[in-house]
Formats: sequence, C-alpha cells, structure tokens
Amino acid sequence: MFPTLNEQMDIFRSGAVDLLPEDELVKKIEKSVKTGKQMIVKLGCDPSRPDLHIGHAVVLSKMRALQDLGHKAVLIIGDFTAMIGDPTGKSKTRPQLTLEDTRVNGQTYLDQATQILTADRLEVRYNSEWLSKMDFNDVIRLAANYTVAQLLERDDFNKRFKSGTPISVHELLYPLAQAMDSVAIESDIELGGTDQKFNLLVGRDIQRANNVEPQCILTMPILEGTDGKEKMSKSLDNYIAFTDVPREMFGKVMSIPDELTVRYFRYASSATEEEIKVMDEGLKNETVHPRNAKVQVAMRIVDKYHGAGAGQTAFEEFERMFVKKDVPDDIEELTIEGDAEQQLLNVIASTKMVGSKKDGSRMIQQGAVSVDGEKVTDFKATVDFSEQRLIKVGKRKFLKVKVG
RNA sequence: GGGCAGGUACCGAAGUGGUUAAACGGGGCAGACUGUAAAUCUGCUGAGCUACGCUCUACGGAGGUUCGAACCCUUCCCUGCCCA
Repeated sequence: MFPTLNEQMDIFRSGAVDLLPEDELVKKIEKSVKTGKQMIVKLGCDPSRPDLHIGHAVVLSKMRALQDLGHKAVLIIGDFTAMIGDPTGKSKTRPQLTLEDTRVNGQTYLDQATQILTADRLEVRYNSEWLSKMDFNDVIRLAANYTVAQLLERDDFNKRFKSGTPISVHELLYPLAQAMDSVAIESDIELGGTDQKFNLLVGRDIQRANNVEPQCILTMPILEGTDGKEKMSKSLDNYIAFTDVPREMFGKVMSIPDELTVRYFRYASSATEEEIKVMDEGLKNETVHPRNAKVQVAMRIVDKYHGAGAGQTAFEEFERMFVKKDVPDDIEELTIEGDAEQQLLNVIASTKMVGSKKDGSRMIQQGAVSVDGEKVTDFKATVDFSEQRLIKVGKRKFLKVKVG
C-alpha cells in the first residue's frame, strides 16, 4: 500500500535542506511499510498572521507530497502559542493575541492551506487543547528539561542577547511549548522552514523526556521575497499572497531579480525536476531569454492558485499594461454622490486611492495622476464626472468613477 | 537593592532652550528610464484648509519652569549594561 523505501526517500529528500537524522527516518519508513501504518507528519503554523503567501507554500507543498505517499498530515494551529508570539526572526516581541483572535485567524489559515493540502489524511488540531491545560507544575517540569544555555543557542535569541535586545522569559518558553505539540500528537516527522530547525530539534528532546519516540525533522528553504534580499514576509511587504489576484501575482513574480527565476520555479510553482533542469540549462547557455523564463514561471504560479489558463490571461494583461502601457480591463467601477463637477483631489482621497488629501495633492503635483489619459497637475482642478472617467494614480492604481 | 547609559517620525540615528514638522541613512511613494513592479537617476515622504501661505498634532507618560521646551526641573513607566 505504501511506495517502497527508496521511492519514499526520494520524495522526502526532494528540495529539503535538512533531513535529520536520516537513519532514524529510514527505520520509521521501513516500519511503516512493514506494518502498513501511516506516519504522522506534523506542521505547526502560526495563526497570528493568517495571510498565507507563496513562501508558506514551500513547506505546505512538501506536506502535500507526503500526504500523497499515504501518510497522515497533522496541521497544528498554534492558537495558544500565538498568544506568546513566536520570536522567530523578529528583533522585537510580537503583539500578543487573544485566544479568540487566533481561533478566527486559524480558520482563515486553514481555508487557505487546504488549497495545497488535500482534505484526505489531514487532521487539524489547535494546541490550546493541551497547552491551556498545563498548570504551573507542568510548566516547571517542562522547563526543567532545558537549560538557558541550550535555548540561547538558538540563533535569534543569541543575536538578541549579544546585542542587548530584550528577550522576555515567555519567549524562551516558546520552543518548549511548540515541542509539547510533538509530544501531544506523537509526531514521526515534523516539517518547517530552515528558520524552524532549532524549534523542531527541541521537539525531539522533549518527546524523549516524555517517553515518546523522537520525531525526525525536515526543513525546507525559506523563499526570498520579491525584493530578492529578505525572506518573504508580510511585514516586509515583499510577498505574493495566495489571495493576490492574477494580475498582481503575475506582476510580482515579474519583479523578482532574474537570479531568483529558477528558485521560484522550483519552490513556488509545481514544476517537475525535468522542467526545472531544462530552464536552468537554457538560462545558463543563454538559449532562453531571462524575461521569457520569468514569464513562464509567473504563468505557472498564477495557474497554481487561480486554475489552468489564468496565467495566460494574466500574461496578456501584463503585456498590455506595461509593454504597451495600456490599461487593464477589469478596473473597479465606482459611482459617487454629489454634483457632476467635483474636485479631483477630493475624489481620489475619499476613494482611498491616496493616503490623505495632503498625500493626494503631492501626487497630483508630481504628475502621478491622470484622468482619461490626460495628466492633471493642478491639485485644485475639478473634473466633470457626469460621464464615467478613468482615474489613474501612480503606475498601478486605476478606478472608473462617475456621478450617479 | 545600588550605579551607569538610554527611550526622537515606518525603522536606524542626529539634535540638548527660539531660524525644528525636526539633519542624515534605510524604507515607502512618485517621475524618468527599462524586457520587468529589477538596477540607476531625480523628486516627495504628519494632517487639515478652494491653500505656494495659515492652522492643528508630534520627540516614552503626566506635571512644572519660561515670552518660548524634543532640549531645563519633578515624577512615573519602559529597556540595556555593571555591581549585589
């Protein structure tokens, strides 16, 4: 019923950065094949910011691949740990959320994650289920399993400690809380980004201390954001969200630095190893134009989230908009109240096309605003809105407005 | 508990009584350019006002001194370091 060991190992290894300890994993797989019992694959997620981007998809796709092998995926929604606020990669402590907030976010997260995961062989657990039941005794017993020096090995804590940035005690508890998740569900393997390596490894120690067979860990690369420098994250605004409309998604992929094209192809689209190889070689020996390669990647990514064919449409629209400097065809239309003749500044401010009136007047003076293709530079100008007018602010903001 | 150093706009960081909506850097936005929303160059970057000037809000919080405070004083809160 399960594929053979070698076939499975190929899937496990593909694209992974760390797979530790490999010999333990081999034993687990052998046991699973022999007994016909599925392995428990854990993935923890942080519902404090539930908008998934394609960086998250790297790990989720791996999870999906393991589901397809026949293993059981357990998605842990860290509603309890989100109240602590995972300090990962942050120089500052995150805001703490209420349990209620995290529940709502958890559902949103789940809705998006299931775009990649299959509902078969999927179990969703909230970690407040067991963490909220622990009393102070339990916490002390848990904390006794780890030393401060061990926790300070974690890169993030280490940096903060050395630079004198505050670390609260509750943050130190975060890896331990997460490790308790592994105890609770008795996971065989836990997935995560490379930034989670430390946390995942803590899981092994805490499982062992609780007489649970230690999990293996599998880490996937962290995808760079569209700026090509930092990791993709919402706070850096260099992300491509699952929910981005095709046009946005396509454009954002086009904006990544050329060197990242193949990486995005491998980790963000569903390309096969063969396809990746072809593109990589084509770019290296210059038989493939970098732009065309990127277009291909962009189309594949759009297809992945918006269905086959969506990429092609997005591409055509992109061409029209940027290469031919034309306007897109699905512009939002808005009907406003009042007189036919209205001040343009008021209109763009009230429709949120600009941040404030002050901001809007700056935009107009900079020549960033046009009406029906005519640039407007007088911020006191009025426009007759009895007919529908096409307003453009900056490069990408369009709105059709008329008085109704 | 004691000592020292700090808390400035989205972030980092100057400024230590008036010419400070606050230097500079990063980020963001816009314009030009580009295969690209990359790179580069240039400009803008608190808000309101029918407005090239005026008003309001702002330098951890609250008071105070002063004609006038981010800058001085009091007090409170927060952070780091050292000693105990």
